[in-house]
Amino acid sequence: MEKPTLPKGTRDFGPLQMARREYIFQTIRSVFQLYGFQPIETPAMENLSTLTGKYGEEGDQLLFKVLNSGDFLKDIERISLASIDSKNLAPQVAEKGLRYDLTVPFARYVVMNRHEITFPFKRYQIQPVWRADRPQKGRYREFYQCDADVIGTDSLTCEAEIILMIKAIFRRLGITDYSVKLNHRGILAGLASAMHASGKEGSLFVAIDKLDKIGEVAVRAELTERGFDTKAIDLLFQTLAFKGSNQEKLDMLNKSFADSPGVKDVRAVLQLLHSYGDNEEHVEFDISLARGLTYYTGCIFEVKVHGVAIGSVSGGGRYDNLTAIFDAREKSSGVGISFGVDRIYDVMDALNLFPEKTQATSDVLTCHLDEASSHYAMRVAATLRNHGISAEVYPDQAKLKKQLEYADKKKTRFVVVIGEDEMRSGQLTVKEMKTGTQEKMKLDELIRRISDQN
RNA sequence: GUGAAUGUAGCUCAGUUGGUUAGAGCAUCAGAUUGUGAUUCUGAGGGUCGCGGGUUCGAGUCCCGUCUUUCACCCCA
Repeated sequence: MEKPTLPKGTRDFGPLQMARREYIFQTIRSVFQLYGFQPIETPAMENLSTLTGKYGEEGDQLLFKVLNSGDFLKDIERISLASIDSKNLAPQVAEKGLRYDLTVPFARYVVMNRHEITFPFKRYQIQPVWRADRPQKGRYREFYQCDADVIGTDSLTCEAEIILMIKAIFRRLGITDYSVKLNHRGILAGLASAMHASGKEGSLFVAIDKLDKIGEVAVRAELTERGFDTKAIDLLFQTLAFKGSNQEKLDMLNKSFADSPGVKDVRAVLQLLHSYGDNEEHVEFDISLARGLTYYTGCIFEVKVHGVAIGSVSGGGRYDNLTAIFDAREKSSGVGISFGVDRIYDVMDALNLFPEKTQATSDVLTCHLDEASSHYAMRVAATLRNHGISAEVYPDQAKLKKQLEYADKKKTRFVVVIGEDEMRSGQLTVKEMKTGTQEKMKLDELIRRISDQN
């Protein structure tokens, strides 16, 4: 028999990892709820027609397609099979695909359920997504996203609240050294038009986005190769090279490009932050932030944790036309943020930020020495459970040594040893595993002590 | 999708120019200790050297293919 393996880029999660993942999920979920977002879920599979064309050419290639059920070649002319290539065959044999993100299914959901939705609609969604990417560090083929989106309002308070949520989540997770990068597609568009590059925004944005990774020289080379003239490139770097506070950058842009809507929006978002009693700590207006996803139209965000070599752990932005793709009459503006749990996990692991208590376990193991005491142990465990204390009975007749080893490995807090003496006197032998101290006490006393600590 | 590296016990890794029966630490199991874990001592089990083919008298070692993982590109959480 061959050893079983996992599909490339997928992973199992053991109890320790799950405890830590749950900790992240809970933290994010509680903050989302604190800001009035409501949960929804959508299917793992969508119709391919829903997914294709929403993420750019590259994105389409990364979609996992699901082979049609039954005889999927039935309706294809056999003659054409000989000449057809896989690119043209795919849409004929696969009409479903695994979701690539949570935003597009959400837009689909909004269009399909608009009569039941109260706008502005604030939803959050925590589910896995799949991308047929080549895996590497911090990049998986199956990973969880935690999205919060507001749809049906173009108020910039949403942008401000998104930043507040990011800060709240990272504060609760204990991540302190990070920055929320903020930019606006309108500013990038203004830059593009100043460079006389309208129509070539795509390649321009992609090149700009790489600036902090490959450096100015390489970006210049790439832009030259893509047909931008030196004068335009100089103008670009003159703008990007500007160092200063968020305000100073905005003022600089104002002088160079007049008061564009993008600049106004960013200024307003930053001001709103102060209206909420918060500040611009961790928030960095970054003109070089571009982001690839094609559907963004307004503010865009990205979160980078410093000191860890991993991509962005969170990203999002405003999209004005996403629902219109599914229904032309539907023109609701939306804005959202997505947290990548798997990358946040990697970051926290690398920075050693997981609290010790995330290991889930039981409070008490009742150990027994023979048949009679095992029944007594069951009653003890049942009583403890009735008081909300998690308790286990060691299932087999085994040496005490073995039972204690089990408790040790599971990091059980207390062990109750039950033998003839304990049954006769009702004085249970209670051992605290961490300290190794042991004392005799009645069950009531044990319940009181643990309840006090919990 | 393009280019490169990697794979030896459950884990981390040794293994010389191709040469006898592939090793270590940790982990596991058993005993020392028939009512006491995490510390100590003794012993034991555990391998298709990723998989398939080739070269050779002989391959963990060299060659080809393939899969996995990792890295860079592309893109992204």
